[in-house]
Amino acid sequence: MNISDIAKMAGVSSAAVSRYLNNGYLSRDKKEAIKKVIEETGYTPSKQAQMLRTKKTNLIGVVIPNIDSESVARMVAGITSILNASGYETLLANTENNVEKELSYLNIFKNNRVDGIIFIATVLTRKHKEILKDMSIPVVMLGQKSDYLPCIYHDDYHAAYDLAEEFIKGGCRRFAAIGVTKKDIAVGTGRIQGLLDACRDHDIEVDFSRIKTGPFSMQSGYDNAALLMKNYPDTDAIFCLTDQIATGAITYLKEAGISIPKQVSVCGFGHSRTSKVITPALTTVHFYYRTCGENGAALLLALLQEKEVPVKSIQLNYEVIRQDSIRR
Amino acid sequence: MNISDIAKMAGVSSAAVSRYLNNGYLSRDKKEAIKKVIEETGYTPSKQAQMLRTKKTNLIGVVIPNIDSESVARMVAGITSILNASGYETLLANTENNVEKELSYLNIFKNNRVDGIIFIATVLTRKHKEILKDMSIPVVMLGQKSDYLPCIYHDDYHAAYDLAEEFIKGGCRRFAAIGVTKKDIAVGTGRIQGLLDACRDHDIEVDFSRIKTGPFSMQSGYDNAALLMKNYPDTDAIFCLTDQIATGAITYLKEAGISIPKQVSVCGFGHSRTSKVITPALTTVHFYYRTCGENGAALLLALLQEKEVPVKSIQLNYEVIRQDSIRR
DNA sequence: TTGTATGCGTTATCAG
DNA sequence: CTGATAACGCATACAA
Repeated sequence: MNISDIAKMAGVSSAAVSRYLNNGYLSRDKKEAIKKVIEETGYTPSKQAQMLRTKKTNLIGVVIPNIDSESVARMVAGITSILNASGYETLLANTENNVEKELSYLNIFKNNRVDGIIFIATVLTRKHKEILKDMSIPVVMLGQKSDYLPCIYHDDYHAAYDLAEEFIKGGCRRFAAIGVTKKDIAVGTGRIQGLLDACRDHDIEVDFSRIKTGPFSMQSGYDNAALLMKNYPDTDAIFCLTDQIATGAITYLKEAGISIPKQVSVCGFGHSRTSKVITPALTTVHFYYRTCGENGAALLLALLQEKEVPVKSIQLNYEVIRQDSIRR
Repeated sequence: MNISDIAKMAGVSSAAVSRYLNNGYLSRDKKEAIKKVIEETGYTPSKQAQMLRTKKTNLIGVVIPNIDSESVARMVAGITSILNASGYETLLANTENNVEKELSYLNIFKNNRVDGIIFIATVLTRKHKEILKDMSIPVVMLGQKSDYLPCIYHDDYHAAYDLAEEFIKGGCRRFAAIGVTKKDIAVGTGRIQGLLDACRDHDIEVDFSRIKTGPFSMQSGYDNAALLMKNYPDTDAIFCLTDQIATGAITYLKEAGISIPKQVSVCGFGHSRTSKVITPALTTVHFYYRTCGENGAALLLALLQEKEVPVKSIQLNYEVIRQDSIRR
C-alpha cells in the first residue's frame, strides 16, 4: 500500500496525497476524499522513502557508556522525554564502556544515519576529537566539558571542593580517596582537584599515596577501602568519587568494625537511591542528571533548527546532600 | 557522494560497486580499484536508500515502561548487547509508564519502521492485544506471559511462594502486603497469588484488608507501611512486591522504631543494588533480568531469520536471596 | 564476470 | 489549486 494506491482510490494524483500528508495546498473536497481513503486503509507513509527523499531521518543517535547506571539512566530519561515530545526518536548505542565501540558508533552515526547526536562522554581521546570535529551533523556532549562542541556538564570541581570542606569542618585531616581514571576529566581529575584545592586552602597536607583509583564499581570501593585502612590505619576521611564506590567502602568499613563517621568519614557523588537508605546515610552531592539530558536534547533541537547557534556550553549547578557519613 | 560517483572514480559501473559492497561476483582487479576509491573518499552507502530498496531496516524497536528502573535497565543492557553483536540497532521508545504512549509506539513500529519489536510489558489491555495480534513483523514480549506472542518471563508465582514460606518458617503469621495494580499480571497478581497459596498450604489465614496497592515506588512502601502499622499494629510480616517498595517500608519501620525482622519481617523482589546494602539486608529474590533481555533478543533474531519458529515462551528461573529482613 | 535499466515510495519542481 | 514527472541512492533482473 503506497501513495499512488491511495491516490487512485481517492481519484486524485499522488502529488495531492503527498500534499495532504504535508499540509500543502488542497481543496476541501479532495482533502475529504483522501482522508476517507487513508482512514479506511490505515495507510501510513513509508519512513524509509521519506528519509531518502527529504534527507531527514527524525532520528537522534544517543551514545552512552552503560545503561545500567543510575546517572546515565536518568540522563537518558531526560533526553527521550524532550526528543519524543518533538517528534524525534532515539537510536540508542550502548558502548558498554568500550572505547572502540564508542568510536565505532560515533562513526556509524557520523554520516547520514541520524539527524544529530547526543554523546554521554567519559574518557575523551584524540581519536574522539578527530571524529567529532568534522561531523556533518550537530553533536551535543553530556557530562564532559569540551572546547570544540556544545556541551552540558556538571560543576564537579566545586561540588568536590564543597564536599571536602564538609570533611574539614568535621575535623578530618588525614584524607584518602578512591577515584577513577584521570582520563575521565570531569570525574577522575575534576573531583580530585576540588579535594586537593580545598585541602590546600585549609593548609592540610594530602598524602598522594592514599589516592587510589579503580573502576566505577562497588567492588572497587570495597577493595580499596580495605587496602587503605590496612596500609594507613590513621586515615579519617575517605573521599569516594561516586556513590557506588562509597557504598563499597562503607560496606567494608562496617564489616571491619570501623565506625562511620566517628573514626572514618566518607562521601560519595551522585545522590543515588542507595545513598538515601544506606546506614549511615551517605553525604553526597546531587547532580541534575535528568535536567542535563533535557537540556542536552533541547540544545540539540535548537542546533537542528537554526543551523547556527553560537557554540554554547552549559554548566549545571549541584547541591550538597548533608547526611550522616561525615562527622560534624 | 553516492554509489555512481564511486563507480565513475573507479572506472566501473554502479552495479559493480553495489556488488563489492554486498560481496557479489567481482574480479580481483575491479575489487581492488573500488576498494581504493572507497578508502580514499570515506564513502559509506546511504542506509535510507538501502532500507527503501531492500525493505530491511536493521532496526529493532524496544518499548520500555521507564528507563530509570534497575530491572528495565538490566534488560535493556542484555537486549542491546545481543542485538549490536548481530548488526542490529535499537530504536528506544520510553513510554514513561503511559499506556497511551505505549500503544502509540507499538503502532508507530507496527508497519515498516523496524524489522522487529521487543516489548517490555507491564499492564496488558485489550487494545494491546488488538495491536499486537496483527503485527506484520515479529514481536517478543518480556516480563509478562502471553498466549498469542513469544515471550520471556519470570516465575513470579513460585518466587513469591518461596518467599512466603521463608516468612512462615520464621514464625510470621499476620501477613500484610504492599503491592501494585492487579492489572500487572506477573507482579500485581502473580506474586500476591504465590503469597496467598503458600499461606493456604500452611493453614494461615490472610486478612485481605491488609493487602495494599500503590505505584512502583519507595514512597508507596513508606506510606503504606505507615498506614498498615497504624491500623494493624499486630502485623508481623510485610510482603513487598518490589525492592523499591520494601526499601520505603523499611525506612518507615526504622523511623517508627519498629525492629526488623524481630517485630516485623519484610521482603522485596528484584535483588536491587540497594537490597544488598540497606540495614537490615533485604531478603529478596533474584530474577535474571539481563538474561531475559539477552534471550528475548536472541529469540527475536531467530524469528527474524527463520520466519516460522514455533511460538515459544520461556520461563526463567529465580533465586531466593536470604538476607536479614525476615526472621528465622 | 559485467553493465544497463528499472523500481523501491516519497517529495519537489514545474507547467498548467 | 492540481497533476505529471524527475530525482533521492541503492540493489537486482536481465542481457551481454
